[in-house]
Amino acid sequence: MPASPLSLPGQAAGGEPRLPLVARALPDLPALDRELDYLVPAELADEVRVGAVVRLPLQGRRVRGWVTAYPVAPAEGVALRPIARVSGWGPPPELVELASWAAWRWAGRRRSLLVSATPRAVVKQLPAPASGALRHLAGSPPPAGPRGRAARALVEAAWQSRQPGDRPHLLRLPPDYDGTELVSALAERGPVLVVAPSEERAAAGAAALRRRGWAVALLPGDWAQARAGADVVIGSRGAAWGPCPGMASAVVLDAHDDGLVQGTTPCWDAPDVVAERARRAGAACLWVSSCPSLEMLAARPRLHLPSRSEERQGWAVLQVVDMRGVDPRQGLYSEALVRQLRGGARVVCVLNRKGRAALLACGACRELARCEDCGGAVLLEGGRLRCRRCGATRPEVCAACGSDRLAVLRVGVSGAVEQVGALAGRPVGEVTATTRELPPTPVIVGTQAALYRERELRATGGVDVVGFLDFDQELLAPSYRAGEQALALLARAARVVGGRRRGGQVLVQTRLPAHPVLRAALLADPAVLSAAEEPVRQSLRLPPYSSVASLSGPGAAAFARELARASAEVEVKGPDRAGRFLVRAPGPACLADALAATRRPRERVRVDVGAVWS
DNA sequence: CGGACAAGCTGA
DNA sequence: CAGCTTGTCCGG
Repeated sequence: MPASPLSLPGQAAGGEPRLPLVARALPDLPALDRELDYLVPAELADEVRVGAVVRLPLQGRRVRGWVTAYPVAPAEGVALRPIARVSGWGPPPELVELASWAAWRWAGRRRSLLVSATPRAVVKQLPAPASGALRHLAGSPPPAGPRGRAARALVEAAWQSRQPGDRPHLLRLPPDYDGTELVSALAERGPVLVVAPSEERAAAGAAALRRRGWAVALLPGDWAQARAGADVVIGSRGAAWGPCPGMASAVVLDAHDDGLVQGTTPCWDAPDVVAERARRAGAACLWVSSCPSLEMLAARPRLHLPSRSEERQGWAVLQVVDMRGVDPRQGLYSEALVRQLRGGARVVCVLNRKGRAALLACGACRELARCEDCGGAVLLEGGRLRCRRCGATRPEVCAACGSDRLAVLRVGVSGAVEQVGALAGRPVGEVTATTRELPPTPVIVGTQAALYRERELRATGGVDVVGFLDFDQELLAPSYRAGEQALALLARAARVVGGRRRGGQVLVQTRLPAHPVLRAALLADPAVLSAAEEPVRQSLRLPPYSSVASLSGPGAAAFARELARASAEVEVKGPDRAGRFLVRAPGPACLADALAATRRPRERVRVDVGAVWS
């Protein structure tokens, strides 16, 4: 940090008369995306630094903010007020800069990015840096199993081939790879930043790495330790913005996982943030994925592959049940599935539809049950009909004829629990995203949320079989990423059952048994899917052959019009049924430039760069 | 975000 | 026309 104001450009040499010390700061206000200049009182001069969290006087009150530049030549013609106080430590300068880049890249404001890079509670003082110098006290690490050896070998290869200013390295490891061994191999080479796809995975990883003797800072809780220095800084998506002094490498685990994309604007994604961050820091960036997306491959990463047999061993045995040959009266339950349900295996059934019934028709007049307000399909939940689109609820009666005899055309998770219970003759538990405690039952029926409860599933006896009751719903989902997401679901299932090595089985019920997603999973080769998807994306000019953003909110139409007028390179479509507009540009930089250059209307616009839209 | 200030609505 | 609500502006 520059200690003297004498280096200021435009300041009189000789130091007389002394000019006031001025810092530029960004107030932490959602609607104010503007830096303001403040005087730095002499007693705060040593504490103020870029990234520091400060209290700023603003229109008679005090608000939180961040120092973004210091010292600066003061803006002219404004009466500057002094910074009230320095609250504590905040993001290091390189993350303040990265926030500016990300605000451009995802067409959002810096504030939310800086919030991600700031500790939850005020940090007044930093602890001493921690390192695993005492690692020998932990005893010798367990010998690496085959999963660990494969991970180590690829880390080795990536590390050997790294170059300054490198592209990311993509390690294609099978779903059951050993993350602890992989991160350990990196930590031996200097501080490593780890982004895990969920908090659960981050916490489990932190615990395992600590047992190996590494000094681990688990975010967001251990922010101060991370800022001070540690061997491993680990956390979920937000860790992409975690401090990691001296970072030698940065790794994103399960880089294909949807949980790595921020849901609120700016909708940044951890793999891209980490890649840019590592590039700027001269550190190695490693994306680890069992099923890399075409978008990841389009970044032209250095690819590191395990042997074919290694990769095969890490995927589960896949049983594809062709539902075209199944009597429709059997509904969602093939004989193969029923055999598993009645056997002694622990089974998790996945059905991505909530409620008791996801599609109903009137038993009397045959009319489809729809929402009276918006016309959307309604599902049966808690004894009432609820619209999935607008959320309106009404009693379980036909809107057309008033009959209360509604027939279930398509069952949801709660309905499937009843049916599976009857078929299995064993206790069945239900798991959705809102389920608190995992039922310890031998059979579980749930949405895909059930597959994210890895640790609890293992603690309650592990899982032998994952069965997808209606996989066509995944394969035919109305999104260009449906195929990749479906394969990611199979990878997650493979992880839960532990892969071939542990005898893990995944059963898929489908009417599309030859779909490339299923061929890829059968062969344990994600490239099979990439090869099938590529020509489709190319001919339809979908990502990665273009970059897209969606515009929504009251100002979307005005902004869309302005964009179309101002830029010849971007193409604007819409509105769709939900009133959103789609913006398409040849590449991410072109898209970001066009969005940044176009004046926003007065009304609110939500810009979702990288939005998945059919 | 939240205070300041202006414009619009209501009631005696 | 005071007294209140609602909307728009703007910040160092």
